[in-house]
Amino acid sequence: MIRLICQTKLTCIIARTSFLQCGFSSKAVCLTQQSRNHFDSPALDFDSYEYAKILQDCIENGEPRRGMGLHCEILKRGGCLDLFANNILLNMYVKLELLSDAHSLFEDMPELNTISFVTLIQGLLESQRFVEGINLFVRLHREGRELNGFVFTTLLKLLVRMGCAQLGWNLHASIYKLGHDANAFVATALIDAYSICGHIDIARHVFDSIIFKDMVSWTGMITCYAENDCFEDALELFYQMRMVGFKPNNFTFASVLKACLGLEALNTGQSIHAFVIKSQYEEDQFVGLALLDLYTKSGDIVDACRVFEEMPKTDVVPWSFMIARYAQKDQCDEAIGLFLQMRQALVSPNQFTCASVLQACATIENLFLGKQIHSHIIKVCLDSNVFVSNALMDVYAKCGEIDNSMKLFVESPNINNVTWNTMIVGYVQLGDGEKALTLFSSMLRFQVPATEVTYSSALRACASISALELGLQIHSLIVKTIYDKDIAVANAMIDMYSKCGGIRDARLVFDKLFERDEVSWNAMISGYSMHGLGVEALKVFEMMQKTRCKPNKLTFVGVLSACSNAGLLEQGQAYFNSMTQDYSIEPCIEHYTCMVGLFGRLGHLDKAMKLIEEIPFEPSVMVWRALLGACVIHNDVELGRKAAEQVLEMEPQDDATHVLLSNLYANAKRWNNVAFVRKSMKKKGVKKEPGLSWIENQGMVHYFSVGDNSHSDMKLIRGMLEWLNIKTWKAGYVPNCDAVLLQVEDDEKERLLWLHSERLALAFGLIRTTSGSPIRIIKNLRICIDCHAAIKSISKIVKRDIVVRDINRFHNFHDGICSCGDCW
DNA sequence: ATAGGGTTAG
Repeated sequence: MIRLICQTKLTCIIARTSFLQCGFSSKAVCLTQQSRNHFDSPALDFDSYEYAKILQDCIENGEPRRGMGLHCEILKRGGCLDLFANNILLNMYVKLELLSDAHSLFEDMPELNTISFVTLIQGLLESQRFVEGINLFVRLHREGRELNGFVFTTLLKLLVRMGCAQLGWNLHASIYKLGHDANAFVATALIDAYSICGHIDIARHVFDSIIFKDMVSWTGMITCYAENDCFEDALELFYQMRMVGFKPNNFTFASVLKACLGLEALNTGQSIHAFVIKSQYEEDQFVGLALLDLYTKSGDIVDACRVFEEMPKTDVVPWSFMIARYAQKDQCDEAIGLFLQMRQALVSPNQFTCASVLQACATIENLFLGKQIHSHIIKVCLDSNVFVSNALMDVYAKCGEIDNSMKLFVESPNINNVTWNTMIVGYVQLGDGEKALTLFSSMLRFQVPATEVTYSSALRACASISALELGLQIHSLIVKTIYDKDIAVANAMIDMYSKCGGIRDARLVFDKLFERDEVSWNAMISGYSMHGLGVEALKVFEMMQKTRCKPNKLTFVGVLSACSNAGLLEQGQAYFNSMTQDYSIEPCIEHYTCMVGLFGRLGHLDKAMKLIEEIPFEPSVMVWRALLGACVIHNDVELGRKAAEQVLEMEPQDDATHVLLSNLYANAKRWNNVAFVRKSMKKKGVKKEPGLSWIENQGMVHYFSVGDNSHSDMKLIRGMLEWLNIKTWKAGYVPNCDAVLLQVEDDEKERLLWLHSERLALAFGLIRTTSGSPIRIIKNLRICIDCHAAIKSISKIVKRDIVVRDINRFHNFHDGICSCGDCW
């Protein structure tokens, strides 16, 4: 250490020069101040170069305040810095992001050069003040300053950051003319601009013209290939780069790993991983994320977890990444667990973390955690983020609190088309097709761009309320968009047409499909099944087996229900066995339910009961309800009562079961039992869901309930019913008064039968539609047995096709016959 | 002597 026993000014200057050279600028300043006090001589002031050195030192040591203090002192002393020192000072302000200071210094500088301009442009670029940056370049150009490579690299970066990478093309000619294209820095910036525009070949041309390629330019070209899906080229170039002797860095590794992911080359990725470890980049965040991306997308969760464990986790990004991946892969418990771990590690979640963990909450319907996160979101003001608020709406919708979703939807400051979709999907899943369609039409009115999600959900809504006319309108909208070719939309369309009674149109859409996935096949099979067209359903299933699409659980639900709805016993049994033997699909409760229904409706109640006993797990209400339905058809009171007891033990409030049981007793004329069931319903507070039938006419839906007087056309409807009563009676139809479960006189029962909701809807349809056209009615419950008989007769009398969709399936009445074959 | 190039999650 040199101590301050300064005898002369000369020794002082020598000492501080040594300090400066060794990087101890603060000591040099200190020494100077002391000696200045001692000798009181201006000769001891720093010169411009020395000031520059000190400022540089301040920047490098991260001591901005000292640098600023020095600048103040220089100004106070009336000192003057030269261009070189001023440029360093300018750079200091830029690095400190003190743009206004940098700007005023720039304007005050007596002399400027290209370096001054480039430095300030760089500062403007970093603080997103792009237009000012461009203006400064224009000034530089106009003043005829030197256009060196630095100018072009900075300018190219500016354009890329502005999102105007394609303008880089305009600079290329000047760059070429001035010979800067051989410069690795300029060329790499050009490669990046071309990469963003997808001009891979030009980028490669630029790369090839670099005389001295460095590691960054190799990496830039590799990244260009990786970003533009030329994964093989990326790996090939990586290989060449190593041959030439360059060591990859973290950027290189990140891009090469992306290429491995693109090629689904897990093995290559693993060897790159080993290379990463050898090069000691395993703690780098970008490399780590690329590895996580590769492993999670390849389904290698063990290696993904290992990489994650090794990564430094002070930053929110790796946490968010893993939580998002878990949530996307429906591993919601893992996502939530990781979120809790992250909180324990005192890392605070950002908008991405919140959106992902909320997605997980929505999937597993964890409203409790969802609400906790909601309050956190409000606390940290993330609720204005559209991704976060969309995810929140989804949580409330999936957890059955759609009113809360609606509240958020109305109040959110930022919404987009995904927000609309979330709400529409929410209502569709809740079964409220009308609300979903109302939202859909508002969305169109507000000109919010619809997506495949919008269209498929709107079609699902139509399917749920059987709104064929609306469905047709939406179809014609879709034809005008690019979503015409979307498979999910087409599948929803197949479903819509079949659920709205247009099974032929469903088939038409199905036949026109360019490619079909499992969902398409399943939709077509269940469509035929609903219409009782079992043979057609099985034909489609046979077709499916000839394709690469593998039948899944749902396919067999469709196939077996088709057999059940069409009463195809042998085929049903064969497919049930084949499912386990040939496809290794374990039968689940839905499959058993179909089989019980199949045995049951054909009168093999013993076989149905035997199958139930063979179920290797606890049979659900669905199975027992199917058995009960069969017992009602075949008047097996004892077994029916047993089935009903099972259902009511699990779901004491189930109204449909009470009604079926009461029907069963009424068929057997056991009025005491009927009364008992009624009484117990009253005691338990069980209310029969009111029967409702509806019919669509000229875009309007008309609803009818039993004995409904409210419709404006009621006089005409009454007249029509009176006429039908006489006509059907003459045609041999005898009212089945057992279908009326009240203990009243038969005259009264007959009168009540003619007021059933499906008949009111039918009469309205006959009045308001052109003769000969088909009539479509939807009912929210099972069609009544007597209405079924009456409508068969009516279809012959009025020579009309009448389609009734009840809760289970379609009944297609034509010339006195129903497609269900009287078994449903 | 002072200015410049390439990546991240929903």
